[in-house]
Amino acid sequence: MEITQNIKIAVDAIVFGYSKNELNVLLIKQKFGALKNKWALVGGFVKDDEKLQDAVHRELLEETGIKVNYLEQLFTFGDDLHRDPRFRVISVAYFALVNSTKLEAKPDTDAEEAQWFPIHKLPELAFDHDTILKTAYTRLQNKLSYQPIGFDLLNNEFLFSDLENLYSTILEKNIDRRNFRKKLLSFDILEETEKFSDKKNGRPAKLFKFNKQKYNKLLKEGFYFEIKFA
Amino acid sequence: MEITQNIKIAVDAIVFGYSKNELNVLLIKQKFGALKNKWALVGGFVKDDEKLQDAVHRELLEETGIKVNYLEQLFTFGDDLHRDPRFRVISVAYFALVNSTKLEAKPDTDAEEAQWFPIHKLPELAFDHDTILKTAYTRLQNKLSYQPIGFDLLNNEFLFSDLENLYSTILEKNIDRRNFRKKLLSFDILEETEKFSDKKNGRPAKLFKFNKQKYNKLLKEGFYFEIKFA
DNA sequence: TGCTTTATGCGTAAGTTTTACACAAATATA
DNA sequence: TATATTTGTGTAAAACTTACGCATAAAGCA
Repeated sequence: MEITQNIKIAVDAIVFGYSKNELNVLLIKQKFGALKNKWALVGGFVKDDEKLQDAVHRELLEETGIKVNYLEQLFTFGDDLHRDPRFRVISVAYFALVNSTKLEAKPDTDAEEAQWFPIHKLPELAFDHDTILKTAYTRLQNKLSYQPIGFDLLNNEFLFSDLENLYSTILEKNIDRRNFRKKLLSFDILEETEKFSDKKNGRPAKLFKFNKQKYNKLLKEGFYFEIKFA
Repeated sequence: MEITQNIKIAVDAIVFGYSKNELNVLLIKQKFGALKNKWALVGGFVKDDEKLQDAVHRELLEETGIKVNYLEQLFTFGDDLHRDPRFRVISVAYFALVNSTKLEAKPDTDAEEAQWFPIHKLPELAFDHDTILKTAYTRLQNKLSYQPIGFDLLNNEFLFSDLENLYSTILEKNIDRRNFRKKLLSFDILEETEKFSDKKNGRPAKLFKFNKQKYNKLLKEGFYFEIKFA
């Protein structure tokens, strides 16, 4: 049986970063083709002997110099039959989170055209990337409530108020500060450090750490992370 | 920029059916190639102008004559670089549920080699299909608790005991019959019919229906389906 | 120094949901 | 008519969630 198929496989990464109470998305400006100067997700074609995740890491490194904290497959988009005039492209989209400190860092490659955009102030996007992004944002919102991935968007050590703001920003909901803290502490996956915030105003706050090892251990014992809001 | 890529795109379907308190998976016997006579998931290569879901429906119809009740994209498997000796294959796996009545029906095409296997009595599988299947089973288990997809595995009208058995079989857990019924009824997405079971033993049981319209309406109002067990 | 402002840290009562458990009702069959 | 079998319903205790209020620790300023 002969197989003639003229489809190319690409990967795209939706990279989220969180900084100053805003959720941001990493985009790059297209340098070639009909869509020159439009913004797009980081991505590119997969090499014949390259695993899908490796392709994502490579593209991220090549185009933006960024190393992500968390990466998972999101969805495969393949129904836009004319995304590229040369051939059909099927794109395996990945969902990534980076630590907020990396937000400030300039990309270290030739891509000074990589830029962070607040999720609610996006430019017009190339291809079907707005659809992909919407899917990714929904996934982030859902995942936040049953997996402790918020920590991958924060510094290693963070304030409770940071975490709380992250949740209320991304979920677009108000949260009761006291119940939120109580709930998270009850999971017993956070660790107090000896350090304090150095903000000007108010009572200094303790810095906390996420204990991933402990979380993984608890998972095996049937523990179930879940945060819901009214 | 020239793109040379020698990868083919396939779709695979993991079709689940439920009958007589057993969860079954639909497999077909390979007729050609090195893996002749091994069992595999239903699937095949995507046509250049064919949407991914359409490819799945086509393959299912061609190879088994089955029309599914529920279909969703599961995951894209692309890291087995040598699944096919001719070229690399990336497979977009879909997750499907069929109504139990269809379990008895013979495939109406040339594929008398399609067969249902109980999930816990699977034959050796071709390619990486055992990995795919495991992923699918986990997805089914998870999804059962936050989306009312169990109904897609049952007849249009079903007994509460059927539903309860389905949950306890698939989740491999014991369920308190009374609390289960109470919980499900509290959602107000089931409808009593006037009909009763025709079993020989015991008190006749009412047949129920899932009211999908009502469920969809409730969803829009912020309703959240969830069934958990101790 | 002490008053005000700001944000953190903790406690508790009321409301809601989950869990555990037992008995009556409806049928078939001996 | 008694027995076996499965369905249908109720209720109290426990666990969890929600909605709040107040004391504490710093900084700024009069």
